[in-house]
Amino acid sequence: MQISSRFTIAVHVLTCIEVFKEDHQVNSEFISTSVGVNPVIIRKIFRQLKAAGLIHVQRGGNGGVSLAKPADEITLCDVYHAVDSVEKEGLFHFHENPNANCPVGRNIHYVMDGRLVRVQAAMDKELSSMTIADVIADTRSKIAADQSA
Amino acid sequence: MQISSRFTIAVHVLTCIEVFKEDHQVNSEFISTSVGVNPVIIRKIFRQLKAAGLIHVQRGGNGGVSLAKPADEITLCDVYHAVDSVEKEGLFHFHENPNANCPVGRNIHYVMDGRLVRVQAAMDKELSSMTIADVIADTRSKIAADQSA
DNA sequence: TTAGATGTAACTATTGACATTACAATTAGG
DNA sequence: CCTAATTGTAATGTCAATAGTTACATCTAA
Repeated sequence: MQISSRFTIAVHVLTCIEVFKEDHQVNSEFISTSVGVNPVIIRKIFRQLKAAGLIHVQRGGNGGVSLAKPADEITLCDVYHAVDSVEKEGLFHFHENPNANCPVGRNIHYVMDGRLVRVQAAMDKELSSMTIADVIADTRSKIAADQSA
Repeated sequence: MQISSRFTIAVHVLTCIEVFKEDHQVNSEFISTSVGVNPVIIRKIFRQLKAAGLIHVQRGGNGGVSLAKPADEITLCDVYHAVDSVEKEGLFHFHENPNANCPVGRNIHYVMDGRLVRVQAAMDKELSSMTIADVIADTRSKIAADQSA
């Protein structure tokens, strides 16, 4: 089971917003071309990033999208939680009907839950150490390196 | 997107093997009752745990299943990798068609891949710090505590 | 030989991701 | 006040993965 590509798409989206904001209007149509998916998918991700307070979205002529906070204050953890419903469900899917009449079945949840939370916390910690600003910086370096070559 | 319940089921299976091995034969029928799923699902997990070298499985009368190594040498990371195809695919699903004509689309893989590997490594490290022996010990403590109450 | 166990194929149902079309709602600018 | 452009979202379809179930082949200890 894999984590949905919505996460990498969302990072791609935020990177595009910042990198291209000087040059021209950034909207779902333009971004969908860069990402290679349907504009409706991009707009759905807009909705999720907006709900998480990461971007501003404006309708209408000359509308489009912009970051709601500085790129170095948006961590990959923020992005991950914005587009994936980790809050409600958790990263791990527990089997739902362990047998309460079995000593192991009765206690497996109690024994495992804390450990699963710790694993998820380790993942969140690593994701929190990376920001959109880092991704943008690396992208710009790579672009510059390719041009000089 | 969540990690398949095969993982928590597999931990449950390994715990049952060790906890009940003294008392009676441990087979897919018995374990399926404790876990609350179909015996065929348990046998599929047997196959994966066996392929990873974590258990021995024996057919026929008085057959059943046993650990292939000491419980304190089986980490939750081993179990996770045994039942989920993280090796081939990776934890994260990357969007597949970023636009090579866009400076961001052309470089997003290069910029993100290393970071995604680091996140997965953080998760593996945490999973590696926990063994089946730990889970069994906690289960036994909990059983004893409940009995004395 | 036989009873009991795993191995596995086949089929189904359900869920989620993702693509696509279509249209409603909104907004800047003429 | 229009109009064109843009987001918001509902509806529908396709595809893949999980998981449940039945059925039967295969193996093995006693």
